[in-house]
Amino acid sequence: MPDTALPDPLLFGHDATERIVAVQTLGGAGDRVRVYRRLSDDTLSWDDEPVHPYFFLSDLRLIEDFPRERYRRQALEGDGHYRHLLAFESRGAYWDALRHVERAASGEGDAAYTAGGPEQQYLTQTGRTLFKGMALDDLRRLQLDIEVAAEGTFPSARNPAHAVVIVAMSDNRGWNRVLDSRGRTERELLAEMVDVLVERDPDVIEGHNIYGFDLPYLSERCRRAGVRFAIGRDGTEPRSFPSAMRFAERTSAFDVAEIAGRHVVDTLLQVQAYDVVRRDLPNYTLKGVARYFGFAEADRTYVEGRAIARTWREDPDRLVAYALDDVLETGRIAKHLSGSTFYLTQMVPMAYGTAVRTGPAAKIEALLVRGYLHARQSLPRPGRGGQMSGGYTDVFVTGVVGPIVYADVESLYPSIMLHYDVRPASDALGLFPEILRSLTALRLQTKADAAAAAPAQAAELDARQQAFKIVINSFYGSLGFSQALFNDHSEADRVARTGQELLRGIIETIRTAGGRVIEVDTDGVFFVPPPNVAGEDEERRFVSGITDTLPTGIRVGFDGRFRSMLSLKKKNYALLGYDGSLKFRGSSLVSRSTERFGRRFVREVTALLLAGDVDAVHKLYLRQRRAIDARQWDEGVESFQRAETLKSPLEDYERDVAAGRRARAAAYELAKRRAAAGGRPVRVGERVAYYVARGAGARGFEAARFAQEWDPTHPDESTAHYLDRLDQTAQRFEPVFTPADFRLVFSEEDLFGFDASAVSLRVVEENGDG
DNA sequence: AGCTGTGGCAGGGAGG
DNA sequence: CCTCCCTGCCAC
Repeated sequence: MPDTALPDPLLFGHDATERIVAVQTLGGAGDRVRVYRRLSDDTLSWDDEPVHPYFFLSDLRLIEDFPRERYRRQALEGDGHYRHLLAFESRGAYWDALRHVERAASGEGDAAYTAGGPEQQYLTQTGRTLFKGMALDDLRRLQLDIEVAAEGTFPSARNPAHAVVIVAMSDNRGWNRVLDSRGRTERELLAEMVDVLVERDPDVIEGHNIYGFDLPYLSERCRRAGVRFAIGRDGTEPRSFPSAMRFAERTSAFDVAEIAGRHVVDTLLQVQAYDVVRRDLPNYTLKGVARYFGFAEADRTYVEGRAIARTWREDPDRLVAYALDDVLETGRIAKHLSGSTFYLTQMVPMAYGTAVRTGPAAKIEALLVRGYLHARQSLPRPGRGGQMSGGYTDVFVTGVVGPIVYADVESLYPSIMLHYDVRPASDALGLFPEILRSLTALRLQTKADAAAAAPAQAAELDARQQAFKIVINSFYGSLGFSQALFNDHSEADRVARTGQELLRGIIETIRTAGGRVIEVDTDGVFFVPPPNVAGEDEERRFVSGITDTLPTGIRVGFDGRFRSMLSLKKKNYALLGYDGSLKFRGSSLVSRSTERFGRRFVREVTALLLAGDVDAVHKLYLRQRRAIDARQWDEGVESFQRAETLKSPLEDYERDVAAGRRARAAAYELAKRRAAAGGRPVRVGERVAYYVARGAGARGFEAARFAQEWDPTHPDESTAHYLDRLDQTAQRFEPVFTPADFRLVFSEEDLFGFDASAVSLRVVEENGDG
């Protein structure tokens, strides 16, 4: 009988002393893998271990004639290896296998089938996760960066004139090395690079945009120079395939490179993932990110991209120093951002490099698939349909109000899933709630451990705790994800609707007690506490009293108190803390698509409104108008450029425009222009910075110019356009004034002198539309 | 060999 | 002018 008694799905199959750093495919046939372990003296050992393929029991309605019993018998009577149908984690291989079984069931062809990568089978069937009992720096992490002397154009693998001139490497043990092409051929340089890489034998290779540039470029140059780019642990060359990663609303496409026996980590992906939450990185370049985190040395060497070729001719040592600084910074960024992903690989059957470049839904699925294969249980196919409901959002009061308390339900969706017995209908083994429960318990334990630990240990424990949190919070999303094997849209709906009901209940409780609810969003409530609740202690007591009115397992936490709040619209507000600090939320206050001068204007107006200084708002508005008129920009073109991310390929854009499905847009038109002029093509996921110039066409996209083209000695930006933009930006504060007052504050008409005392801030009770 | 979800605001082109 | 519709960005 199949083994259905499941041990802890998070931990089964593990050996606490395991220090596996890599699992590598042997040959192409693939029923053996080589398992590398790093020993305590920092050397490597390896063993070759067999992969036992798994048999699939299909209960899919689609395959009604599938002779399940026959296959089951054969499996049990076999030599202990299931030879008839192999199932793998990859969805593509899974569909292939299903089609294959269907054909076999109808008498066409052989039931034997192989697909997928042995590493994945191996990790899944044994339940192993990598790096058990290890810390990030137990691995040998090498950083790689190359410099190419490209004259006037962007380096391209297709251009034979663009040779590699420098290969810089460093590692986390303090070693570093810069190879360059002085006095020898590129071929010799590349050959030495391969030798050094193989000799250093890193477990992990890190680089910034290493998927997008360094690896494919080196690969192509090696091919041209006749050097085998054999940097795999088994002497193979990297293999590559197209992939994509979603960062909130953005999707980045790139070519993955896999190196046998090693993990590739692209810090560009880590940086983008980080920015989904923080959203305040200036840009995603190595230099920008390093400065943002404070990893850039004060005396670091900088060389502009366009000056690299010239620097290489005139002062090569300077370029060498620059390249070395690049890899040192890459190492610091990688270490800083890798923690939680690294610890994820101790709970998810996934290689480190894979975990870095996949989203949380893939990780949850890996946990479930491991449990199902372990139990010899078939996997479901994704359910069809869509999710209908989401969080409840409303605004009840606009204007400046205070004092404010923020209360939110702790882990709303995970709590609902745990306490309302939510699970996908297809989860016959009940692993979904079991894994969620284990992860939650482990996270709470880890959090408690972190709080009690010494600082050095606490950082590591906190990274672990973050890793748990990321996965836990993604369970809900994966329920509603149309491509997830274990999805269930009606259960996702039930979670969202339950959340809405709980939130409405909390609003009612606060109102009944005499509180005034300002704004709510999904799991949190901003409110003015009842008159009899004064001071932090009483506020905390009031909030914990709310928990008592809620079902068991749903807890409301006290998550902040503020002197006042500027409430504008749903999901758009600002908070003034008791320490004078300001927080801004919402696209009308913080959007990066607003020009920098406008963003600053919004922030300053907000601060003044929270301070009640209407006179200063008016003066600020007048000052800003004059500055635009006089083209006085603090930071040159960066003050008024707009940056927009390209989300679709130019061909798709052009096709949709031709079909009338979308309108022309400045960012795409500029990208097209550059491509036509032979410049570096703009890839999906990249940002295009532009400004609006004077004259030149009525429509915005006709008047747009690349920000780099702006010349401070001959400024040609349209001041009329930017004055309009200022007024549009001011429009965001319209809810705070009567229409007449708004016109007084945000206009130049002070014929009779502006009298701030005649203007008052307006507080409006909205009906709430929910 | 691939991608968590819904709700909401701002901006711009296109057409009345 | 206005409305409609699409895209990008943001909150949670």
